[in-house]
Amino acid sequence: MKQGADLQSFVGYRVQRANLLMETDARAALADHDLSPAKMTALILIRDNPGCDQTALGRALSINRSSAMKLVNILADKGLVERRPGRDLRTNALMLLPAGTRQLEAMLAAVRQSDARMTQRLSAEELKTLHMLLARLGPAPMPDDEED
Amino acid sequence: MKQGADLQSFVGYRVQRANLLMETDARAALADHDLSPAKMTALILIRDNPGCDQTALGRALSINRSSAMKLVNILADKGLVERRPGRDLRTNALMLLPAGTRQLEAMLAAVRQSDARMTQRLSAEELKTLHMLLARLGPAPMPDDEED
DNA sequence: TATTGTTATACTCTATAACTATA
DNA sequence: TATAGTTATAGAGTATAACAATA
Repeated sequence: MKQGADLQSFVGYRVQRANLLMETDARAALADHDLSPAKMTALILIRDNPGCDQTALGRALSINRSSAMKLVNILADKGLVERRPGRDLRTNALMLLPAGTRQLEAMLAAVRQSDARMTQRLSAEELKTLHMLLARLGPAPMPDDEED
Repeated sequence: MKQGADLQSFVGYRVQRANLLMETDARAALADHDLSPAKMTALILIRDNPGCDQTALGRALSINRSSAMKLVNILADKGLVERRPGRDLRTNALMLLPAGTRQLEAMLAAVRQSDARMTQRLSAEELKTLHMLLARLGPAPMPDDEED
């Protein structure tokens, strides 16, 4: 199947193919744990931001609060995460439970192995360059861009 | 929201974020055309491989033949693509119709603009490096790896 | 036996819109 | 008025399992 110059000329296309490659392998590495790479990311974010609320978690994952809620439901149903009373009566404070810590550690080991295998043809120097170039993607900041 | 070293250490995570960034912008650029980036890719593949069958198209897109069929249904319903008799009585030969050619050209213009904007902070040299590094992702080839 | 297209069905992920209870 | 969580519903995208026709 020919993939003409048109397709290959898009950086977005190449990034998409690279993502599919990486995610497929990570997903296979996590198969035993019955959680997707995105759900592992959620566990990491909750661990590193204990007491965060669902909306903030969703923002970090680029999903809305309704989707974030479904995600937290799944993690809570599995006994990995807990909803505690938050900073006011509207918000939950999300906490990683001991079972979540244990499972996350096993998942991290598996995904680190996957990530290492998929990047083994790149030197440490090249990986640094790749990170730098990926971080530079996105529209140029406007002169009067403001943070929220 | 803190994103600890664990998360940033995964190349897969960085590639996923980059892909989300690029795809979201491309999708917005295509909003007028009512087709996703993946469907535009399908149109390009059919244009550049006239007479290909659905299974081959699916392989190129990394989806199975049932999913490829749904995709072709959508493109055919819109009058962009045609199923002609194929090389034997089992297979279709997919062809881009004139309306498909016209729409694809408009979509390419829009996505080229999006891609250029999202990569404007990288020099031509850096883009070449990025392509090279992305292409190097994946497991190391086994000594006795064979093509199919 | 293997392959292509097809159909029916189901699952994952995400979104929107509306509601509630707070703030 | 605005925000957090929630609920119901819907859509996109993909997969599996089976079947018919053909190779």
